[in-house]
Amino acid sequence: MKVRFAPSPTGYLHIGGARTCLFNWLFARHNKASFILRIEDTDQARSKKEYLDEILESLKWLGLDWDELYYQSERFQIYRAVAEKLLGEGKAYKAEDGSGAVILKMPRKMVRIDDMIHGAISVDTALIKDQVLIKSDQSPTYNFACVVDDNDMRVTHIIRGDDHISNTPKQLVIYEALGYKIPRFAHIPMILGSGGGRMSKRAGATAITEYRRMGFLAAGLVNYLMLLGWSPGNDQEIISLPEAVPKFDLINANKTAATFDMKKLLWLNGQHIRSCNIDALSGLLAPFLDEQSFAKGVNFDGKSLISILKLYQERAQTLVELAQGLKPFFVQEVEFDKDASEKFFSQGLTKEFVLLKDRFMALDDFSAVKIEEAFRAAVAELGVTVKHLIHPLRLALSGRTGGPGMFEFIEVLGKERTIERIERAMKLFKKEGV
RNA sequence: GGCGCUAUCGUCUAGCCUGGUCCAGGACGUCAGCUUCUCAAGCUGAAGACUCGGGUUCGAAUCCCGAUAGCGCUACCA
Repeated sequence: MKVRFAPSPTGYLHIGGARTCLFNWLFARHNKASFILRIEDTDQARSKKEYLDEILESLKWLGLDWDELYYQSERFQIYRAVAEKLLGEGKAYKAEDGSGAVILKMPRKMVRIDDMIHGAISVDTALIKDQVLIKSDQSPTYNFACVVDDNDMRVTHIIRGDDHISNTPKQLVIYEALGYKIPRFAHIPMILGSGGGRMSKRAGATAITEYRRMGFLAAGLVNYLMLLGWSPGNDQEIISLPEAVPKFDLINANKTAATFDMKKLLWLNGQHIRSCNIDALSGLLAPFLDEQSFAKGVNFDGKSLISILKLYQERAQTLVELAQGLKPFFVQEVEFDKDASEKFFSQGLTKEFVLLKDRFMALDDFSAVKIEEAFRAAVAELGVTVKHLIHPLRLALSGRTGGPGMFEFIEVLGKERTIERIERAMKLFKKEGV
C-alpha cells in the first residue's frame, strides 16, 4: 500500500492541507504503507521556492515525515509521452487553434466512484467537457499529471479533500483511457473557517507557520487537527501522534465538514504544554523568549530558568503566553498594574511591609515552606488576614494581581530581589501619601 | 444555473452500517458552585442538539423518499 500528499507550492501549507497530510500519514503508518510527498509545481508562474521551503519546513515541524519525494516539474517529459500515446490511439486530439494543447475526448458514460468514506458516487460524463491534458505551454494539467503520477508511483489509496470529488470522474476517465489500475479513493471533509466558508486569511490565520509563531506546539496542533473529522471511537481527546497510529482508521472518518475552533485548539495546546517534559518545554520556549524585549541581555542558567518555568507551565495555553508570563523574573524593576497599585499601594501598609521584609531577611533557609511560615507568623502578629497582605505583596513582587502561588514565587525570586522589591514598593507608598 | 457532497448541543464529536439498552453520551466554550493567597488548573453541577416534512415499522437519531440549507466543482489553477 502506498499513499501520497501532493501540495502545490503556490501558497503556504495551511490548516486544511496539513490535516489532509496528517490523515495520509496516519493511514500510512497504521498500515505500514509508504508515504510519498509529491510537489505539484506544474504551474510555473505561480509556484515559488519560498512556498516550497515553507511547506517542507511545516511538515517537518509537525512531525509528518515522508518516504519519497517527487517534483512534477521534473517529469514533464513523462506527461508529454503519455499524452502522445493517447494522441496516437485517437483518444485525445490537438487543439484546433494550433496552440499545441492536447485534449482528451470525453466518452459518454456513467462513471462510478467507490469512495471509502462516501460510498458509491455516480456521475454522468455528458456533463463534463473534453479535458485539456497538456496546456499550450506544454505543461500538464493537474488532473492529467495527477493520474499519470499516481499510477507511476504506484499509489494505492488517494486520500484528499472532498473538494476533489468532482475532479475524480475526470481522472477516472483518464485512468480508463490509459488502461491504468484504479486506486481506492477516500475523500475527507474540508475544514471551514468560523464564518462557515473556506478557511481564509480573513477568517484568521491559516498558515501552519502562523500557528507556530503564535506559540502552538506541534503536538497540540496535530492533536487538534486529527480530531477534526476523525475520532478514536471513544471519548479520548488528548492524543499524540504515536498514540494515534495504532488507532487510526478511515472507517472512523467523518463525512461532514468541520468548523475550525480556536478555543478548543488553545485548550488542547494548554494540555500539551502542561504535560510537556520541562526540559523539552524550556527548549521550545527559547525562541519565544528571545522575542521578548525584556529578555534581551538577561541570561539565566538552565536550572534557574526551569524553576521559573515550573511556576508558569500550568498557566499558559501558548508558548507566547508562557514567555510573557516570565517577565517578572527578567526585569530589574517590575511594572505595576495601574488599577491594582492605586488600590493596594494607598492602604498605608508600610509597617506591615517593613515587618515582612525583616522576617524574610532573617530567614536562612529561603524555601517556600519557611517563607510561608514566616509570612503567616507576621500576619498573626499584625492581627490581619492573609489576604490583606498577600495581594499587595504579589503586586509589589510581580507587578501583577495574578500568577503563581506567592511562596513558591518568592522562593524562586530569591531573598535579595524579594527584599529589593519590597523596598521599592514602599517608596511608592510614600509617594501616594504626599 | 448545472452537477456533486453533506446535515446530532454555539463548536468538535459518540451513536447510524447490524432500528428498541438514546426523553441521545463525551469534549471545547458558557454559566453556577467547591478548592484556594490571586490567576490558571482541578473537581462538581446546569443550560444546550437528532434541519424540516412524509413514509416503512409495534418501535427511527438510526432505513426510504422529498424539501430546505450549507459547502464544493463547473479553468489551458491545483
